Amino acid sequence: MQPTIYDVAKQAGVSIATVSKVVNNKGRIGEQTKKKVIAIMKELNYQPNAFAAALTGKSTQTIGVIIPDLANPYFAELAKCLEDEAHKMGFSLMICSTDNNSEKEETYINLFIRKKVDGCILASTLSNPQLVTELAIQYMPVVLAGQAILEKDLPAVSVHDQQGGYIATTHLTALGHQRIAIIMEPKAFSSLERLKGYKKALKEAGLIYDENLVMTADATLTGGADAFRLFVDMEQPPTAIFACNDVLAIGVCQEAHRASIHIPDELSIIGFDNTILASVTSPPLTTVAQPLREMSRQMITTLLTSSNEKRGNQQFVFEPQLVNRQSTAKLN
Amino acid sequence: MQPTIYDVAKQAGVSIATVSKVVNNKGRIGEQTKKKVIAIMKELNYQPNAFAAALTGKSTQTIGVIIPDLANPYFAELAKCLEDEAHKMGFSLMICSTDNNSEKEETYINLFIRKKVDGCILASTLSNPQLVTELAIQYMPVVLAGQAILEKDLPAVSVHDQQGGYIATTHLTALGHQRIAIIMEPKAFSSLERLKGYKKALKEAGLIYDENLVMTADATLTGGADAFRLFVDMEQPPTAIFACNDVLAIGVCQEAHRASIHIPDELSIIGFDNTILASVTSPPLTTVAQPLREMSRQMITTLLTSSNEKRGNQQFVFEPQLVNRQSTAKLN
DNA sequence: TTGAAAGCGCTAACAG
DNA sequence: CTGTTAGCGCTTTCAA
Repeated sequence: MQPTIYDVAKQAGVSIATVSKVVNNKGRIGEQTKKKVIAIMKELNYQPNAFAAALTGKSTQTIGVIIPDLANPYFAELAKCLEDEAHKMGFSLMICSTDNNSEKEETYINLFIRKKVDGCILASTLSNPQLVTELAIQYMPVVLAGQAILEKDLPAVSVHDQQGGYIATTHLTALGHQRIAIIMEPKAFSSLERLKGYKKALKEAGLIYDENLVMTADATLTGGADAFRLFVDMEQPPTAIFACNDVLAIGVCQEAHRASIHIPDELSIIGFDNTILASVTSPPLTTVAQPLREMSRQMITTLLTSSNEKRGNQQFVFEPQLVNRQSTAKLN
Repeated sequence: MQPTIYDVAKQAGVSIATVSKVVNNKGRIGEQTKKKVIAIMKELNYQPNAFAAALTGKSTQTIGVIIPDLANPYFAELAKCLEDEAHKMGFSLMICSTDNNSEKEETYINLFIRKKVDGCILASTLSNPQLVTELAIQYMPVVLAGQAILEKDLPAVSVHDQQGGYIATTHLTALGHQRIAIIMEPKAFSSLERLKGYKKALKEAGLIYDENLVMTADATLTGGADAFRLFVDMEQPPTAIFACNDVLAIGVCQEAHRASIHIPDELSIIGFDNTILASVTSPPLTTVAQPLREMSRQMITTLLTSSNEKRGNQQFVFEPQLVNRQSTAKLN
C-alpha cells in the first residue's frame, strides 16, 4: 500500500497537520521539523493523494481537452502545444478524442465534471451545444477553440476563419480560376465560416456561387479522395479546389495523382492549417496557416484567468496567413 | 456549487446510502425509490464526485500514457488507438508528452501516482529506468510500449524491432546496395534493436558494418535533414538509408530534394512505422509497418488484466511488415 | 511552532 | 428495502 500522510507523520513523530504544512509549504514550521519531515517523505516515497486534497477544495491542476480526432495532425499539433503551455503553468491535460461521436462527447464532458478538472478546452463543435452552455454555467470555465462565434457569451480563441477562407479563395481567383470548389467538414463550425469567406471572395471576383461546387467530407484522406471523384465526374469540373483542411486537400491530391490529373497544372488545390503534411507532399501544399502556438497559449491563459474572475467575455481572433507553396497555379 | 449526494438525498427524501446504491446500481432498492432518485439526479444534473469515490477505494477508470512527442504522427496514431480501446473498456486516458525531457517524465509519473490512475503505458524510453521499476512495484501496473526487453520482468508489447530492422535492411541489400546508412533516434530502445537487425542483415549479405554509416538524430524533419547532409558530405556517401522512423526518413527525402538528389534513383530510403506521412509523400515512402491497432488493444488488455492478477510476466511481440512503395530502387 | 478535530463527498458494512 | 455510521487522506481553522 502507498504511504499516507499518517505514515509520514508517525515516522517523523509529528502530527499530520505539520506534514500537510510542509507538503504545501504553508504556515510556519521549524527548520528542524521541516527537514525531518522532508527526509521521511523521501524515504517513504510519499506522494500526496490528489483526490483527498481535491476533496477539501484544492484544485486538481488538470485541464480537460476535447478534440475530434487525435490522428489528424492538426489536432495532434494543437494537443502538443496545449500540453506545452499547460505544463509551463503547472497543469496537466486530460485529452479526449471524440471522433465526432456525440455519445463520446457527452461521456467525456461528464467525466470532466466528475473528475473535477479545473476547466476545459473544446476544440470540437459539439453536437449538443446546450451541453456546453450548461457545463460552462454550472460547472467549470470553458474555452472554445476554433469556433469563435458559436456561443457568443463564451470565451473563445480561433483564427479568423472567414478571413482564412477569403484569403484562400482570393488566392485562387487571383490566379484566374473561375470554377472553384470547396470541401467542408461536416459539423465543423470553422468550415461554415470559411465558406462565408469563400463566398465573399467569389463575389468580389465577380463569380457566382454555385452550390454544386460545395461538398462535405470527413476529414480523412479517403474523404478528400471521394470528394475529388465527385468533382471530376461533373460535366463542368472545377479548376481549383479549396479544402477546409490539409488532410482533405492531400486526399484530393492523391486521388488526382491516381487519376493522372496533374497538380497544379490541371488542377489547383489549397488546404488549411499548414500541418506537417503540407510541407511534406509533392508538390508541397499551398495552405493557410494558423498561429497554433500563440493560440494555444491564449487558450490556456484565458482558461486559467477566467477561472478566477469573469472579466467580461473574451473572444480572441488570430490572423490566418497564406503559405504559398506549389499546389496552386495560374489557370491556363 | 455542484450538487452532492446529500442534495439528491434530501430532494428525494431518502438517505445518501440509497442514492449511492442507485448510482452504482448495487444492492436492492424499490422500483419506486429508484425512479424517484433517478429523476432527481437528472433534475439536479448530478454527477458523482470521482474523487470522493476513489478515496473509498473505487477505481478511477483512468490510464496514464507517456509518449515522447504527440506531434509525431506515429505517437498521435498510437494515442488515438489507445484511446479507442480504452474507451471500449470504459476507461479514459491521461496523455502526457515528454519531449524526452527527464524532468517532465518524472513529473508525470508522480502525477499518475497522485491521481491514482489505474495503470500506465510507457511509450517513451525513460531516462531513469529505475523509476519505472519503482513505479511498477510500489504503485501501479505498467506496460511498456515498444521496448520489449528493456525491463525483462515487466509486461511489454512491441513490434519485433530487430526483425523490423532486418527486413528493412534486407530489402535494401536485395536491391544491390552495399553502402547502407542507418539513422537512429537518441535514447530510444527500439532504435537499438533495429540496429541489431540492420547489422544482422548486413552480415548475411556479406557486407561489413561501418560505424561511420550510423547516425543519431532527433525524430524531426530537421533531424533527418541534418543527418542527410552529414552523409552526403562523406567521401563515400551511402547509396541507401534506413531511417528508424518515417519522420526522419521524410526529413532526408526533403533535404535530398533540395540538394537535387533524386529518390530513389540516386538514393534509396526506407522508413519505419508506416504513418500517414509515408503514404502522402512523393515518392511514397517504403517503410515498415507496425500493427498499431492490435498492439494498442493488447496494451490495454494486458494492463487491465495484469492489475487483477500477476499471471507471470507478459511480453507480446508483433510482427512488422514491409510496405514496399517507391522510395527504394535497385542500385544502378 | 505545533496539534486536535471537523469536514470534503462518497462507499460499505451493519442494523433495522 | 432503507438508513446510520465509520472511515478514505487531506486541508484548515482554532487552541495550546
